[in-house]
Amino acid sequence: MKTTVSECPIEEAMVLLSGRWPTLLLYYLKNGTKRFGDLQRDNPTISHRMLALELRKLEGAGVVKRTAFAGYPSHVEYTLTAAGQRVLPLIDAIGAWWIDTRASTEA
Amino acid sequence: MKTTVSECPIEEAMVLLSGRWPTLLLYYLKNGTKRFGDLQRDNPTISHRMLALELRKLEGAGVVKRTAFAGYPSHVEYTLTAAGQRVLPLIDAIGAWWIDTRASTEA
DNA sequence: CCGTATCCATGATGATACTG
DNA sequence: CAGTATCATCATGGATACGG
Repeated sequence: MKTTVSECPIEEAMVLLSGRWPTLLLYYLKNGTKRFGDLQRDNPTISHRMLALELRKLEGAGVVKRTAFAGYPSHVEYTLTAAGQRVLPLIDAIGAWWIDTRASTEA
Repeated sequence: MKTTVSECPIEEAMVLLSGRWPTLLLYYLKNGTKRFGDLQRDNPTISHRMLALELRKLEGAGVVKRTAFAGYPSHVEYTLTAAGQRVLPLIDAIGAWWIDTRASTEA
């Protein structure tokens, strides 16, 4: 029955960042503004549909900012918000932890 | 076609910790050893099957340690490894970030 | 008590096509 | 170019039952 509603900030944050794309997209946005098509080229394996969905999710969470420009063909830019920039080092820390863990666990 | 194989430590770590249960389980193990049945009671909404799968995943990643005791009925204990303990503060940081972000994004 | 296999319902995702 | 809707497919996860 889906249970849902976590109320736990950790769970909410992990759900937001879970999956293959969110962290990747944040990283591609790290160095500045990107257009929808740029992100599509940067992530050749994400589908057009999923890219749109993930971006909307991140936008809704206040992690990325979406700016649409009038005109035709249309032109939309995505950029990290302050919150988005603040989370990058935290994700890096997780990555560093894993490198360390993986090394000592030994494969 | 699933694409798969990340090679990126961040992606690997996020995949490991993604979803509803991994972080929750780590937290229930925070204060010491727990038996399978304990974790089941702590997480009434996780299915028997998923609990077993998630624990095996975490065990395989070297984040939790599994200890089986001989005898019948069987008796198994789970505890955090050093790596598991090291990741908790990082997850906390993500949680704190989200509390902050959620507050300023305003709902 | 713990673990796994099976079966089945549901959700997630890619492909495609259409609109502004 | 960016976004959305529709459809088909596949993976995920719950329920259940059985085995050690």
